Amino acid sequence: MNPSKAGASGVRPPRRTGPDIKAIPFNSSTDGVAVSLLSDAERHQLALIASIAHLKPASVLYEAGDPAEFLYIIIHGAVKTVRRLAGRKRAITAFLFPNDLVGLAAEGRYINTAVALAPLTVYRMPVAGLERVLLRNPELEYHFLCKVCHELREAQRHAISLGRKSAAERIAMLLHMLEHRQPPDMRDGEIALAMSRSDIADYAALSLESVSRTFRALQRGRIIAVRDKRHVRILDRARFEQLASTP
Amino acid sequence: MNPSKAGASGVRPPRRTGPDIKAIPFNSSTDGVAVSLLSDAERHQLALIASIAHLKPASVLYEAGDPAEFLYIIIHGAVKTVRRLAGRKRAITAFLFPNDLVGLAAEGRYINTAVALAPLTVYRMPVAGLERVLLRNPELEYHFLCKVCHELREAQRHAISLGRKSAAERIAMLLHMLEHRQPPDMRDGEIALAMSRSDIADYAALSLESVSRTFRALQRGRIIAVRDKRHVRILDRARFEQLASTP
DNA sequence: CGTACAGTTGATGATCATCAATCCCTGTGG
DNA sequence: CCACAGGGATTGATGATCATCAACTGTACG
Repeated sequence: MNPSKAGASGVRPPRRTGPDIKAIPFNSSTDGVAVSLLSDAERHQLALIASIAHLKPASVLYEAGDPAEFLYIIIHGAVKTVRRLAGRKRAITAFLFPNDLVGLAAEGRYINTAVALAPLTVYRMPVAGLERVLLRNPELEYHFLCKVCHELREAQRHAISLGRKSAAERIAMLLHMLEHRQPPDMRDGEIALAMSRSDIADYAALSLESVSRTFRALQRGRIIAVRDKRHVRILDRARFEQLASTP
Repeated sequence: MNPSKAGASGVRPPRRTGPDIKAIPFNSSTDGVAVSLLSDAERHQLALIASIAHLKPASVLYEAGDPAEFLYIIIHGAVKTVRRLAGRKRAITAFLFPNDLVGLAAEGRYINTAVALAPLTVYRMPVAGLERVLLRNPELEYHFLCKVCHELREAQRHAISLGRKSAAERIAMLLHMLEHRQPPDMRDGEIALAMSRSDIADYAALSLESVSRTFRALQRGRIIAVRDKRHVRILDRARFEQLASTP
């Protein structure tokens, strides 16, 4: 029970945002939009043990090494999961968005630190209760399984990106992911960046300076336009997609 | 029951190799040894739909893009999962060992190609039947969930390795993983490499040449001894662990 | 109006990829 | 038995990419 600064206010289910996917085992759509949305019945089950918490940007959901007492589902906002490396280096293993699962543990402890990137609303579920609920609701558990599979694929994509792609390609892939995962408050086709350049560097395994230079290079190539440090627009869709293409 | 080419020789459970872990939600041990081993009852449930297949080294379990009809659990042997990248480059997303799950799909299709590295024995489960079984056996499903969580953490570790570690550290981390995951037929503390240098290169996101040079450098530093291309021994445990340390 | 922090830009160097030549091992056929 | 072919692996030389160090700019905030 890590109260932190965010008050866990009552139990109120989030609004329904889309249809379920059930038929295809361990499946998920590529962009994660329609993944792991819960049925009303499933939400009701979770509501029995979950509370809703609101957190301010930069607040910490949990710290690496803490006993893993809660699992979170993002309702609104964005989260980064950070790991400290040797010599004050940091790695961001994932950016997470609405409907994503946060707080997977190993040996009862969190393996990284989760930090809110924006005003955040989450379901907060004690793991002990969650295990009981899952074991009584195989379909709900199946949704969790699908969700974790999706995060696994995302992590593999990330690994390929870091290992085999150039700086420009990594940045393009990140922008591509953000474009597809962030809720459409990007009017006019603009991509809103919830994170700092430094966070981008830690995610893409680049130096801060390289991120900066890469953004500039993409601008000079007329591939993107950077209106403001937090707002990017795609100018040359074809070349952008080619850079961001996963294969 | 899908006989297929590999003789589905009746339903015969693999020998028990360790105790289950149940109490800790979404948990797994670090080295994966005691992860996702099934109880007799659970194995019995899986046996209703699974067949056992034997495959020769270098044979293909499935190809990327194929409809995902089966999920596999490795009983004996090792598997690599390969993805083709642009320009005849390849990436190996994972090496998988006994008790690992192979064949997670996206949108009903496999996203990479799975190839046997050694004589291989697998459980082979049609996904349609598997979904039914899982929905009726929440505890079994929970084991699958834990297993996928473990693979997720492994993928994240891999991503950090590729993004932030030197060639020597990547190789050391791979050797470290092999040492902990491969069954103890490495007598005398030797690590048996089931894969070629080329596979190591594709896993570590290095060139073939860099892998070679890195092995040599580790030898010259008296950190490892390479008896044969497939057998390595740790000479300086302290420095080895330091290189391989995850942080 | 300065202090602080995030970001940009430039110069230099380390790491690793690439190209190319050679070696080693295994199997094959004379 | 030997020679040879072919793939895997090694070694060396050169170059590209990106990290690092350092200086500087902008912007928010006291």
